[in-house]
Amino acid sequence: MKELNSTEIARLAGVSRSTVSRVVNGYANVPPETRDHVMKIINENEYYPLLSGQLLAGKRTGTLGFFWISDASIASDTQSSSFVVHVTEGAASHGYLILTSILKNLTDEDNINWVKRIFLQKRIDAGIFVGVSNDEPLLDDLASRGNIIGVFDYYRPDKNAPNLISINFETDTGSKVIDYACGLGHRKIAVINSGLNHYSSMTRRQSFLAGMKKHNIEIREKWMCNAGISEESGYKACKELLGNRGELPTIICANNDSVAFGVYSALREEGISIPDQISITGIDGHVRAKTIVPPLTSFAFNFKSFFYSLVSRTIAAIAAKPDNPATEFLHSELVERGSCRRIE
Amino acid sequence: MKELNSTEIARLAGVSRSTVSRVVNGYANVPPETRDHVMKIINENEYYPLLSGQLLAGKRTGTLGFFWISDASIASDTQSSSFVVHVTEGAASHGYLILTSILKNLTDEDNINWVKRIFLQKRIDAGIFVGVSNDEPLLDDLASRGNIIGVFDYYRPDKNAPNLISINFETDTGSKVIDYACGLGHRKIAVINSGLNHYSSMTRRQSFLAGMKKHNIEIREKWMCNAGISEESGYKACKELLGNRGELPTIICANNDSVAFGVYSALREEGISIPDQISITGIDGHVRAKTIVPPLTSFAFNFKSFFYSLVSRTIAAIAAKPDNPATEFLHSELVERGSCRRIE
DNA sequence: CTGAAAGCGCTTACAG
DNA sequence: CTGAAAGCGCTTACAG
Repeated sequence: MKELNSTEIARLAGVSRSTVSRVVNGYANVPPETRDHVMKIINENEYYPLLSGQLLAGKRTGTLGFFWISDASIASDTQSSSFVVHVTEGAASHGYLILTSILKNLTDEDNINWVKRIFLQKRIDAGIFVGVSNDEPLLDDLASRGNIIGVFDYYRPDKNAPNLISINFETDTGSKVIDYACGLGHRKIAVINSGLNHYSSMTRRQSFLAGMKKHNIEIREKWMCNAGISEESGYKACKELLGNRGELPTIICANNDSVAFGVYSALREEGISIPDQISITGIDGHVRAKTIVPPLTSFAFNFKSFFYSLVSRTIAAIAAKPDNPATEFLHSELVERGSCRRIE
Repeated sequence: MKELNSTEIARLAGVSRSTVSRVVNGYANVPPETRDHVMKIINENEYYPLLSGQLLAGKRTGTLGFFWISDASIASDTQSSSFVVHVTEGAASHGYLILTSILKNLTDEDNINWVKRIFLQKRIDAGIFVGVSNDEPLLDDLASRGNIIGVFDYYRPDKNAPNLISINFETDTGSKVIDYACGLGHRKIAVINSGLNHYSSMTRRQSFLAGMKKHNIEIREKWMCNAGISEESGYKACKELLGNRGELPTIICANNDSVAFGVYSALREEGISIPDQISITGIDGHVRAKTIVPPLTSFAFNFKSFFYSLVSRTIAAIAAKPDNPATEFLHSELVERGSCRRIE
């Protein structure tokens, strides 16, 4: 089979390669008959311009890098798995493809080089990052070199990188959770927060504390636990919380639903019933929250629409570099289910 | 900043572009001193050859397409979400990148064109497909044009496409499940199988029936249910099974764990206890199987190692096209947990 | 061991 | 409206 390139299409259509290119790219200055004729040849032969030629001539890749940072196994968590789906589908709705990398962190030399290579080889027009801590020199470096960066959960207004676009969680979810718990009459409140240095973890910790102060809740060392963001970490933190029992809280507020699921397992093992003995709240709106028993009351975010927004804004920035950094805050919505009871 | 290309590196290093290229590609015919010197310049400047130039000169992309076909929302299913992780990590271990597409099917014209475009633009060296039915003209078409295709759950020896590489489930899982159920003394067996035309669904249906015949189990129309592969479909199928009750089976054998989870929800709603009133078996070895209550007894597959194998074999085929089609069968392993009881 | 040169397939000013 | 030509950044025979 003869190699199919623009020269061949030009020959078959009886025009020049320039004209083929104009038709392929949908430029206006081609008369309809010519366009239709060339288009017919193109379709008949299933001709697609080779990406390499287009790139070298200055076109964009139409590809976004998706960098998924997690030190744990993300294969098993639905919540973070869904992110790749949202990003991929969001990008596809703009005709963009996604080039995925999974990395333990952005600080090991190998990982840094892996990411840099992808940008510097010009494999992608922009990069989307998920799972970063709030201090990532690599992101600042990439952004300062003019790369377009979209980040989930990263807030560094001090860096003033105009082409670093982000979405962030609202910063007051923790205090909303405490409001809710107090509204149900709870005063013995335990919090399992993430000890990670994600922006959301940091703000949520402060917000939990602020909420407790506001309601004059006693803050007990032992009831302020640190976990990660995974189910296992929630399980472990809760087991520790229950270790040589002592007085028990009436409610445990988890920093996310996965952690709450871990709390469920730990409580079940200890024979503590939910919500009769201990109530539980989560944050996220995980798909499993409604099928677990009892269904988990949670402050839910609409991740899908926010990833779509992040992707859209990132793609928009490719065409027209923004001149100031932009972020957007996700707002949560309380979904009450069966994991919390009122204390009289 | 001056554009950084091989000409610039050559100038800085005082050699020709040819030599720069030789160093970049690690060719042997460069004396160590020259190599080290050029390498130093390359590293200092963080030079990476532009992909476009390399491609046009005939290099491969180092990228695999990952085509994830699902008509349901895959964002919510851990099992299939984990596939993208296995494929991405497996590819990365060979230095390959993954370009992800999520498609409802491989038959709509838009989807066909989307996939074809990716191959024909030469964005990828090979494609990995997951979630296909066992009759996909597009796959056969792509393979016949010389593209390297790796497929999960596809078995068409009749097509004899040498560059179509696959992994498949063992074909006797259904009968193993029935052996197990009968071993526990069950005779009233319901099966919820997938009605999809995936190769695994088809073989599993036959295998369930074969197992039941072997043990002389009465096959009741109402107890042979069709679902999909999702939790919701399992829930629905089980609800139907229980509709205007009649006699109940003592065990329900689900075609996968997600479907089994749906069965859990349906039984819980109907106030039927597991395993006291009805036992349940699953297939897959889903991560949630061990935390759900009661933990689900399942025939587990090691998906990770098999995806790694599929990816490895696909990548190997890029370098040296195989001369006959290759498949590999996954074998399951029974993991007994708490969802089945012995019938005396 | 090394450089000059051809060539990969496009797009896009440029000239007409 | 359209074609001839330059140019994008690499790699790789080829010649020495």
